[in-house]
Amino acid sequence: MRYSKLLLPTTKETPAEAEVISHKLLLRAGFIRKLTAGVYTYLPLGLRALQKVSQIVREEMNKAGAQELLMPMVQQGDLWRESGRWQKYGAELLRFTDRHDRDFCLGPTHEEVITDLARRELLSYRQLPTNLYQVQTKFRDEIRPRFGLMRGREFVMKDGYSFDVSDEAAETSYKNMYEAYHSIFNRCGLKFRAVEADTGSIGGSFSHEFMVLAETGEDTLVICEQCNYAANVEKAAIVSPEDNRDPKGELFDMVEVKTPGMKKVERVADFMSVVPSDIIKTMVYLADGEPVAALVRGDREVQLVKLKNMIGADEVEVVDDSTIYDMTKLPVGYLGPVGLPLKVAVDQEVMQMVNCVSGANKKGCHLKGVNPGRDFTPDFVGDLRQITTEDACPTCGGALSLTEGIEVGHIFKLGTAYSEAMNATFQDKEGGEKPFVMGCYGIGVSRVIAAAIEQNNDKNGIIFPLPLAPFQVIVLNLGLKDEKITTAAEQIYQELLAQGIEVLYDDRDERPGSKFKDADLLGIPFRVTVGKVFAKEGKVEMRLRRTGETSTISLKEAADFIVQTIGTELAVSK
RNA sequence: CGGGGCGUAGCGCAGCCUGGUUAGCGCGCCUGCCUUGGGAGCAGGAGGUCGUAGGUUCGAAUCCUACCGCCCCGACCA
Repeated sequence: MRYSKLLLPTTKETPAEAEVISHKLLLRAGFIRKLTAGVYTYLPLGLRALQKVSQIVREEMNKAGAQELLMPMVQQGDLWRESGRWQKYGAELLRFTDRHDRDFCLGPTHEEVITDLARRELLSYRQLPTNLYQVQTKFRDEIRPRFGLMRGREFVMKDGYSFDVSDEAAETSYKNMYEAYHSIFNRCGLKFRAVEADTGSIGGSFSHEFMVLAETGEDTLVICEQCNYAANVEKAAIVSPEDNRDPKGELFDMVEVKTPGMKKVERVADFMSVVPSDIIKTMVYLADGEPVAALVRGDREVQLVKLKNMIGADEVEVVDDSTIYDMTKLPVGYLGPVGLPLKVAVDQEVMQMVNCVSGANKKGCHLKGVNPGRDFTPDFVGDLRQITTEDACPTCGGALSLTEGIEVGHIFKLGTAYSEAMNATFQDKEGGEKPFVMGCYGIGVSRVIAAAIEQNNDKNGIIFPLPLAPFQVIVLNLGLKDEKITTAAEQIYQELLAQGIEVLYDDRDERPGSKFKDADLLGIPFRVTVGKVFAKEGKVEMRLRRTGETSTISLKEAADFIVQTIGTELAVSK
């Protein structure tokens, strides 16, 4: 491709709207332009990068035995009523009506459509297992789209679905995808981890997320430093602490203490001459619109996803103190479990606390000598708090570390949730009707690009891993008016093209500085410069974007080196 | 949706507080000259409903009200 003919609007300055590095660079390098919040146009280079990722995804999915199809983006509300998600999915589902006033939505995911297809077309156990996928634009009306391609409302996703005869067979399909996802992200040249994850609104029995490790990640992961345990903190199980209460220990009577103006755990602890871990922290959230209390030790944090799962809510939200007060008339800041007129979910650790301190549900007052079990009875008890690096690995007891990650893939074992709800069955060997055992498998194709950039950049711009680079080589012609230089540049451009290399030929009438800056910004792995060195010595300069390593070699050597290196590097990643 | 911020040329910003001529600057764009190894220089030029609608005023980018859009923090998620 000739740069002079390409719509590739790079900028020196960063648009004010961008916050994270991938968003800034995608805009500056002319990959994307925003249409409206969370909705982007892919310019030619952005599209090329997108196609690179899709291609790898397709190859690996096909290799794993999955078949590509393409489903509709527009789906009727009735289908979503069958699965129960028309009510459950919430405002993220963009709904609208057609001219007959019938309900429709834009597909945020395709369990309903694929299950409908399966019940029509997969009639016999002989057709199973079947694994179907598509690469398609999805729309989710995110509460807050942000960070460019990282969390758009419209985004490109690979979604795949497996159908099996039994739980065991479904697990085989799941493992197959688990392996395929490893191959995909390895081939993309990304540093990633598969972690145990919460199943969220898709539902199902267990799942793994594939996380690209990057500081700007929106998720936090716990990783065991000894075994291979890794999990999202939303999911990471905390080992139930040993009960080391002294059975003969004295239980004090509850006493009310005046603590005016002391709402924070630390203030109360100081005042009462105790430590935060002697205090029961009482937090109130709205679970499906109803206030619910969550209790953790004063030095712990509530993990909202765990709370949601524990109480079986569809949605748990954090609300401000005044909203809670308006709903409950309770003195926020002085809340405690004793006599609290709300459903109470309690972290397992709290149940072992002895003679502790909590709010008194009375403004300016706390209680001491509170004993769980004696003084209050919880509605739910379990693992409720956020894991920390002080906790032990749930599988081996080893030390844990925390790291940030970007979720680029998520696989779920769905079981029969959708097939039962939608009456999707097949005939088994014995002639009986059985529901499909399903799995679903997503990859944020457009997000992979953002994640790759978050992980691969420097102060000059993007550093694409070779498999994702929109062009593999950029040839700079620094002597447009010099016939010898131009002939040589054209020659190597044509030579590389002939060898099947993806080359961007910078034939613009720009000064050398601009061409160098743009080449770096775009992140193209190989740069070949034809300029004054060629005029003098008949040699070109070759530079690797990632290392900055530079060599001066002949035209022929440059072409051979590039062809060979690209060939072996891509072969290795496969 | 709650909290915060911003909307002035394609992009980045100043001007607004304290209302008063033709609304500025840098980048980019166009023309010419010049220059050619890390985003050059000179000269000339095009480009603006100051987010929208009301209001206050002799007079509004500037003050007031409402609305719209965008960005950041939170819940959500590929």
